[in-house]
Amino acid sequence: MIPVGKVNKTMSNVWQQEVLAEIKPGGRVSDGDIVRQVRRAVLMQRLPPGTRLPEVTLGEVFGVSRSVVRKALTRLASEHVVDQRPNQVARVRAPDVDETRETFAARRLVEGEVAALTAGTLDKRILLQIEDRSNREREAFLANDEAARIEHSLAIHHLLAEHSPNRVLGAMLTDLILRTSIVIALYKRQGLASCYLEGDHPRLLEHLTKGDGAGARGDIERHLDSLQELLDLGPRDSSIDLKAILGGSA
Amino acid sequence: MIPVGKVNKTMSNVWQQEVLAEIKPGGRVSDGDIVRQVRRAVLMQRLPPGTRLPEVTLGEVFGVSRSVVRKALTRLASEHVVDQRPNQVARVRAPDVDETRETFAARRLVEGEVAALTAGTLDKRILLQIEDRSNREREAFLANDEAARIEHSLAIHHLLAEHSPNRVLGAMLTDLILRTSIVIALYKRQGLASCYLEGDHPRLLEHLTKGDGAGARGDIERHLDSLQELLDLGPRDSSIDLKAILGGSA
DNA sequence: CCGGCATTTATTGTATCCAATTTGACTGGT
DNA sequence: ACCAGTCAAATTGGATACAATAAATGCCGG
Repeated sequence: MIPVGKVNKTMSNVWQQEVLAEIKPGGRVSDGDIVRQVRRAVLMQRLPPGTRLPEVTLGEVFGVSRSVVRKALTRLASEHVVDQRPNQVARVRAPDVDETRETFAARRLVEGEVAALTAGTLDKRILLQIEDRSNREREAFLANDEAARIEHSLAIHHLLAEHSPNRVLGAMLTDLILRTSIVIALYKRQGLASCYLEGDHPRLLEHLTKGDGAGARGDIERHLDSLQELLDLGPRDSSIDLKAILGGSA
Repeated sequence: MIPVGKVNKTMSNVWQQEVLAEIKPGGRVSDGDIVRQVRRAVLMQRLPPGTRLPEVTLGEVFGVSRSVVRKALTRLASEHVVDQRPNQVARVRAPDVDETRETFAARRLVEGEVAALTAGTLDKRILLQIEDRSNREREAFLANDEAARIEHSLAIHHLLAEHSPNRVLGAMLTDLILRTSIVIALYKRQGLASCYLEGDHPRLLEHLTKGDGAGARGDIERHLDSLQELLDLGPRDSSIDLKAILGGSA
């Protein structure tokens, strides 16, 4: 029997493994630091979905009191990284498959538009940064350095979001990149070494450089479609699933 | 001379005018209540952009301590309703014209997609609610009841967001509706009695009912374009403006 | 009259205390 | 074994006190 419904990591042991590097040499830790660290840890799957995040524990880890932690948790909740329910411990959020599909659809729409808008507007410096990341992504893939590969891939999309002429859409894209990254980590097919899609990013870069908005949009949409197909999102409709299971035993 | 740069309302007098109706008969006030009240007050322009929102003052108004207010302000900041900077009083946010255009463009994209996705999926109950709001919107317009008109108009778009099959896009739309409402209040052309666009909502309703996604998307896009044209967003490029002004005196 | 400087006030940042709630474990009965 | 009820521990919710910072005021010399 596989306990799939209830996730209930004990946590404490995880903390001791320095999941959250509280390196903060100079000044003291602010709520923003906690937000960044937790976000990163969730992204890197060092804090799996469902993980309990008690305020006191976080406070001890970062050497601050609950006040600061509480603000950080509120912000993380608004970023959809943690789930904060009244009178309950905050937990790392675990989006279900439906939300995963919807998140991908949203990102396809937004990032496609951003790419189309951005094409031809980036100055050389940014384009070089993207090219650099793209190269290093490929190298990391060949070297089997998954963490580095993810980091470079994320950086590319992040650059797009950051330099979108429409900053409102850019901010929305930043949020969506984070959320898709989380669900990719969650639902990546077992035994799949990596989610590297050869050539996608270089192709995008070319269209961005040439100012081909429609082409860039297409690149993004195909890229995200391919990415989503690497996930194991189970059956189309969860309600049918439920019916089938209950129907047998009734 | 018009002092357009610095906004610095004194506030205190405004509070006394019961800007925020702290009617809360039964239970005590939660941070969510404060969020709703402030959001509404901003929307209704009872709290103009730039208004200072000191934590203690809000606490007194709502009869709670700063802890609760703080959480509310953090949430309002994440909704882009207030501006929260370190060691400074929170203020009602005042988006500039550029952000206004970008917000409209973002909403056009997102709400268009939501309308297209939603068309044909709404059950009769929801469609009737939309029809009802549409009728009452028109009545309120004829009766010159601006507050009611806005309320009904908002409700229509809100229903769309709430019942979007894609809940991620729906939530994003909710945010964008709020933000556009704020900037509409801010930049509405002087001497314009209302932003009522006859026939737009009934037409949308028809396409939603018939399941014409492309039609619904078009309705939304045209509706938002018309709305934006009712605003006074000044010249296209602010940097050119600056140059012209400085050039004369140099 | 004005501009800089010190002081005072207003306001936020953080820690801590106590109450309220939830969670989990233990016990006793069936 | 199993279930319910009860109690203890863990945890959040809210208020308050104090420190740190920014804003406002007033003073004084030019």
